Amino acid sequence: MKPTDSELEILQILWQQGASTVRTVNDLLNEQRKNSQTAPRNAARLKEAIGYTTTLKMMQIMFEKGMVTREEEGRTHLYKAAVQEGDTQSLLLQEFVDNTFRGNAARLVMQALGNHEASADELDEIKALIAQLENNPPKP
Amino acid sequence: MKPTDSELEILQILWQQGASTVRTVNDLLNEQRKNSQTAPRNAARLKEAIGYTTTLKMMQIMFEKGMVTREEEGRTHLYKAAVQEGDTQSLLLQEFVDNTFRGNAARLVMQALGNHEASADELDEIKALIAQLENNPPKP
DNA sequence: AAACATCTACGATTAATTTCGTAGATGCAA
DNA sequence: TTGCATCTACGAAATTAATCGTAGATGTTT
Repeated sequence: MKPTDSELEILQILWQQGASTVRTVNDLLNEQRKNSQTAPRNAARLKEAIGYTTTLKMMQIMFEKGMVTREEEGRTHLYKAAVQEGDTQSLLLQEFVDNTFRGNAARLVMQALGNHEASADELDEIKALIAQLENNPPKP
Repeated sequence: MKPTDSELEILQILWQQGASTVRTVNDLLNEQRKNSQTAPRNAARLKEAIGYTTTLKMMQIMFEKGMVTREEEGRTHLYKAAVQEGDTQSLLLQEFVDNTFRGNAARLVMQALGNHEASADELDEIKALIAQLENNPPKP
């Protein structure tokens, strides 16, 4: 299922950290907000720390949706992502290409390469993928 | 400014059609919804046509935000996009890469190339861009 | 001119998402 | 054992986005 923006923020942490308590997630979330220039959503709210029960509630909702699993660990719960990062990225990417680039993935790629730094190694990887696609075009 | 999903849908129409009345935009919006498989947002709502005053209201809001301009054309208004398609795409792409790919544009490119069809011509274009980036890396 | 269609303006409703306060349970420290 | 810290659960407020209904103005048709 498609995560909301807040849910995605939490999933990112779970993907990076592996199983985590609400406390850990909440701490990291606030850590991020302090540092990041590009506000997640609302620049005005950058200063405000997010409340513990807010994160708790979010994670409970995600649990109900089956987006995360959890297991009792003493008095607390240990949460894990129940969806894979790559799958979620594909899902969101599909939508994003459709909505923002009218389905034109090639234009998105051009724009992404143009706007963002990419190391020589990354460019090599991309070239390799293209070469492979040219030899072995995706089947219908 | 960052458009919402609905605003983006309207902007897409204005970018494609040029100056348009609310009526035109509303008609095209509903045309799209009937045809498109991939629901914009809510699959359940695909059948329901969007009301005229809904589109009107959206476009009035966009006008207040300065996202579109308009001029009287007889009894009605002719609306134009006040933001460029490429600029909006960059803006949204930046956010999307950050939120969904943790800023890793190369991975987004790989995923996009892997999941979506790209013609031989498009692949050539992309290769050309990469070659250019390699010779002429973006300045700091 | 009467009936009807179509526009804009705008308040209000609905819906989705995010945030938080409070209560009750449990652990820990003085 | 009393008091403080920390958890979960859960209802509900706050925020943001999207939708619509109604009113009033102005054309159009018959």
